This record gives sequence, C-alpha cells and structure tokens, in this order.
Amino acid sequence: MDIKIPRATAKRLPMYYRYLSGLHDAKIKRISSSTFAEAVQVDSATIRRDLSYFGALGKRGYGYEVDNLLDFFKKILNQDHLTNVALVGLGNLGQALLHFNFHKDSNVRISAAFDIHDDMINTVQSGVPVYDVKDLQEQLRDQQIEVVIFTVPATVVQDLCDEAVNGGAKGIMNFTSKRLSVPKNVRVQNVDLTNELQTLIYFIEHYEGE
Amino acid sequence: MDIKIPRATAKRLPMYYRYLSGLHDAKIKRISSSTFAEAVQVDSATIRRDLSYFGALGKRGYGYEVDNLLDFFKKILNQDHLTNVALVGLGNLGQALLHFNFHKDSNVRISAAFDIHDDMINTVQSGVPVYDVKDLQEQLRDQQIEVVIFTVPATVVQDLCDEAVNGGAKGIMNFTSKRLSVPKNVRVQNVDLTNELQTLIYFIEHYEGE
DNA sequence: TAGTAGATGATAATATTTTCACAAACTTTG
DNA sequence: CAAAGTTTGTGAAAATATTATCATCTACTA
Repeated sequence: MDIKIPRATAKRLPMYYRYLSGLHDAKIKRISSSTFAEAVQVDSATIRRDLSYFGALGKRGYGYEVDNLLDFFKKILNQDHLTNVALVGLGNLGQALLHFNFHKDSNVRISAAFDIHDDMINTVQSGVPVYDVKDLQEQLRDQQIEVVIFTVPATVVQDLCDEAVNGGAKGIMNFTSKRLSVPKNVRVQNVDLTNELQTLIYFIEHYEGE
Repeated sequence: MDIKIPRATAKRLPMYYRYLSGLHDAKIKRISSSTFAEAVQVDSATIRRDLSYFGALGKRGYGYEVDNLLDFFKKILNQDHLTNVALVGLGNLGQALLHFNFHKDSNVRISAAFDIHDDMINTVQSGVPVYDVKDLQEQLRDQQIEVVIFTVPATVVQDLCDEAVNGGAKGIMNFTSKRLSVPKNVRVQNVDLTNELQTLIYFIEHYEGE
C-alpha cells in the first residue's frame, strides 16, 4: 500500500474512483479497460498501467471486478473514513464551497469554517460552525484538522497559511493567485480559476483541433 | 506567433502573465529568471526554456524587461482584447463565479448567464443578464460567445454542452464530474473540486515530505 | 577601457509519462 | 474439453517535460 506511484497516476485516481462508484451504483459487476477508457477519456493502456502499480487487480480475458476495485480504491484514497476539512474565508466562493456537497461523492466534509466578519463569527452556516479567523491555529489543533481550503484575499493568504501550518495543517487548497510558501512536509494544491480560463482560451486559439 | 509550444508550457503562461502584471504595477522594470523562479515556484531553467519558445525575449547578463514581456504575453494570451464568456447554471457555484471578478486580473468577463428557473430568467444578476437555458444555442450564436462555463448538475451537462457546441462554443469549462464528449475542435477544461481535494489528501498520506 | 559578476539561450542529460504491441492467462462456447 | 475469443500486464519504444551545464553576452566598476 506504500508503493510510490507516479504523480500523473495519482492525479487520475479520484476520477477512477468516481467512475467506479457510478458503476457500482448501477450494479455493473465487471469492466474492461477499454470501456473504462472511453468513459474517463484516458487511453486504456494508461489505465491498465495505472492499476498495475497496485498489483494484478484484473483478470485476463475478463476485465476488472468493479466491487473489488472499488474497495481497493476506497482504502487507497482514504475514503474508508471521514476526512474533516476547514474552510477559511466566507466570501462568495467560500459560501459556494460551503454549500457544495463534497460529501455526496467523497468521504470529505467541511467541518469548520473561519471568517473575519463579526456577523458571521459564532453562527452556523449550512450546518457548519463559523469561528473567528483569529482562532484558526488553535481550532485546527483542537479539532485535529489537517486540510484547509483558503478562499480569502490574496493579500492575507500567506499569513493565514502560516498559522494553519502552525496549527498542524498538512494540506492546503489555495484558491488565490498567490503561490504559497510552506514547509516541505505540507502540500499545496492551487486552484486558480482565472488561470484555468486563460489556459482554455489560449488552447482554443493556438491548438485548434487536437 | 503560431509556434507550437508544449502543453506544459502553455499551462504556465497565465501564471507568468499574472506575475508580470504585478511587477508592472509595482513599477519594477527588470526581472531575472531566478527571481521569477522563486516567486512562481518554477525552476529558473524551465522559465528560460518556456520564454525562449517565443524567441529571445531577454538580454544576457541583464534579464528580462518587464514591460516588454508583459506586452508580449498580452498578445499571446489574448489579453489585448475582451473575451466574453457565458455561464450556465446559477446555483451556489454559478452565483459565486458570477461575483468572482475575472476581469480584475484578466481581460475576460462573464457577459451572459443562463438558468432554468423562472424567477431568475430575464433578471440581471451582478450586472449580467440571465437568459432561459432553452435559448442557450441561439444566444451564444447571436452574441458570438465561444467560451462557456458549466455549473449545472452532472445529469444535464452533456445535453447542454451539445447545444453550446451547436451554438458555436469552442471552449468549455466544466465544473461537473461528468467527462464531456465534444468534437475535436472543441476544448474542454475540467475543474473537479472533489477530485482536487481527494488528490490533495492522497498526496498528504502517500508523499509525505517532497 | 579592461576586468568581472551576473544572466540568458542553447544544448545536452535526465526524468517522467504515455503508447505500442504481444505473450500469457483467463472466459466462453460449442 | 478443446478451440476460439478476450483482455490483462508489461517490456520496450516513443513522446514530453524538467534540470544541468556552459559558452557567450551585458552592465557595471574602477
């Protein structure tokens, strides 16, 4: 279970997991890499290679047993237990993420929110308690939350990130355009919507038809 | 200007552009690849390589002229003119994107929104007119909008996508977990928040300290 | 004006990722 | 039960991407 798999593979795992969940719900029992490939739009050889990093999960001449695979992925992706996540910044995007039901198709939920505005602090929004952002470090530590989502202005995100790290954060999801500096043992995932949109537009203009 | 650059490079361009804008605003006139590297957290050799695909933009022994580079990137990234974008689906995430000021650091703006609910249709939300989603194809064609953002339920996104493509869409930003089927000349950018979060958690658990 | 520090651009080396293609292993069918 | 038909797992090749190195050029100093 501690095999070092390529990063590119790791990034595809959640997609595989979700597709398998769908198959499971549809009571489909087996799946071949080629059918799989079509659904998730990844080459079938890539899928087979990805899966093979974890051992021989399929049967030749048959395919993959959906439930087997799913159970396996559940463990790999930590979906066999609940992961609590904190959300910092309840602006528009923060609010939207609060409503966004991560828990619907993953075993992740936002269990604490933080904001700077008095009218928010100590209320409960969408079932999630809102704390003063001043108490970020302390609350993360107390509640043993290791994953933090930042939807705050870019100007303050580095300071808050530092506090989160002091509070024990190991993973940061950063919606600002500022690149964060963190210790080596902390992982940052950047989600920059403006960048994504610009990249899309760039590809439209320069890679027509590929 | 029609040079074929690697995809990996293309994905970094918006980040470079944004950083350069910041330098420009701070009235900084020159920048070296090593300083650049530190700010955007990309190896300096990679930055030099990326930039050199477009020709010799820097001066040896000196660095890069910020304003030069910025002008260059403006053209490359289509930031020298406004790009109008449509937003389909005004749920929580859609509303948040409507408020999200893409235009603040890019020359992109949402100029039309679409929803299925009567109480939304024909209103103006955050300065953007809201149309009936039934008229998606027609409106895209009339308004010559080529980029569409989908924040709708996964169950309906493929149908809407087909209509958008019929309406002339060339780029799709897809916030659902469904992988879209589109003609080869249409580009899809998937932004799957649940996946990103799961990937982050996976890396925390399995790649500690790298 | 000569010497030096500092920086690019280009090339080479390395690393990572994807794809091809096929033997081996399994299922299904008659 | 044997033959036919599938589909995996994987070695090898190809394609992409990153990093290292260095000759060469610029700016600056004295």
